[in-house]
Amino acid sequence: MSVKYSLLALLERGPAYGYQLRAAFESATGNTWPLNIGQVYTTLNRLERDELVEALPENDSGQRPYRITETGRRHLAGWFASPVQAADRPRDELTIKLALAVTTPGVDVADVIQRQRGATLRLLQEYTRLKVAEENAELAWRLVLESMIFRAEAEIRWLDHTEAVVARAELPAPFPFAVEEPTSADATPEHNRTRTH
Amino acid sequence: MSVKYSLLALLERGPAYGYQLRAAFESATGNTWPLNIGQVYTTLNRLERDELVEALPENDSGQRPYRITETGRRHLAGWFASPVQAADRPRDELTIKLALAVTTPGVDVADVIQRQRGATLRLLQEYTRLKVAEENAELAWRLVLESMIFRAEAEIRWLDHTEAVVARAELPAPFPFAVEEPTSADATPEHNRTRTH
DNA sequence: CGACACATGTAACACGTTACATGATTTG
DNA sequence: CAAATCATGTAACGTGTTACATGTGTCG
Repeated sequence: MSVKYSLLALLERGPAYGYQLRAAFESATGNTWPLNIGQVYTTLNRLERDELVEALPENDSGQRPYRITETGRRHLAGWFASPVQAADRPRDELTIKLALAVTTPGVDVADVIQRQRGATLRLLQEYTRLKVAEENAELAWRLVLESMIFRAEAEIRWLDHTEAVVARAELPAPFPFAVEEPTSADATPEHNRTRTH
Repeated sequence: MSVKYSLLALLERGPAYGYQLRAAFESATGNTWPLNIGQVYTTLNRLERDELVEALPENDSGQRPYRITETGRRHLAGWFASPVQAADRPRDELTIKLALAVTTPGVDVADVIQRQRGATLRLLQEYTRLKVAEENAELAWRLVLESMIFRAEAEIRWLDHTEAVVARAELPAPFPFAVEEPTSADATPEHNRTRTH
């Protein structure tokens, strides 16, 4: 759905052709999510079929620009007006991987967590570096970057939390009065930890 | 990829047939991500074609169980050993929506943010409620739930942050000495805010 | 008996990626 | 001129969803 509505949103600025739309999308998201040009054309075809956009006559340079229709404008407004729901979100690969890791024989969960934390930490450092470098970049791209930073931080917090939970779960419950860690106590950022493990 | 490797992981516990695999997957993820039964069968067919699983003879009850192969075991181990990279992650619909909202004419960004915060806040409350209710549930499902909580919290922090950034950006830069908010100063949880807007 | 859960499958379609084909224009 | 960029498209395939078809077993 993202690409479909993204193209509509970009066309709301004014008519544009496929190649321009890809450039505009990648510029707005700072190349975080490269957009395949083939997909742009097939999506534009579907949008035209559904009458959300209309093709304008091919111009002198052989470009085929599209214009958003009134119907398209309504669909786009609906997209902006309706929040992203839980059901809209794709399955999260990392969450599934760890959830299955704890019940798959022969898997060293601590090791899986450690590798992932390394990768995510490197990612977070790269994002942080970019944030400094791109302080005056487009607003849209800065928002995307900050979103990536918040997500990466949350992921590291979850990994740290999960590591503790799993370590505790592997001990065969010493006695019924389990030590309960206060909720979100481990939400404190503690990134600068290298973990030689 | 998630489904393919999830089925391999579940088969690593022992042979199972399609219907069982779906039940096991949904039980491990606490129905967070329902798994279409049709997809289970088509994925099993592809896995069999690629020799990552092998079909066992149909039993008396008309069930067709599958067993993971050595090749399948290697692929699965590779999945667990390699971290989820930035490039593996799908485009994030909410991030894209807000990034495009700020440059699409006629869009009230503050309104979009406010609606999304409402939806995510309700989600977070539901997850928190579940966390209390399911304290003794399967470890895998508890991990999934906590992952959802960490993500929802991060999303709300990002929405709050973005709201502030956008509000500031809409002012036509009063004078060059811009007031710089300290990084992550707004990372403080402030969920219990109803915002009549 | 009728409804429901169990169980396997197929068809059609949307969305996404990779790769290929083709041609015009620009630039070193 | 050669290579890169601009520009449009198609084919094949993987992944995911919805809907349909079909049959067995169980339970009220």
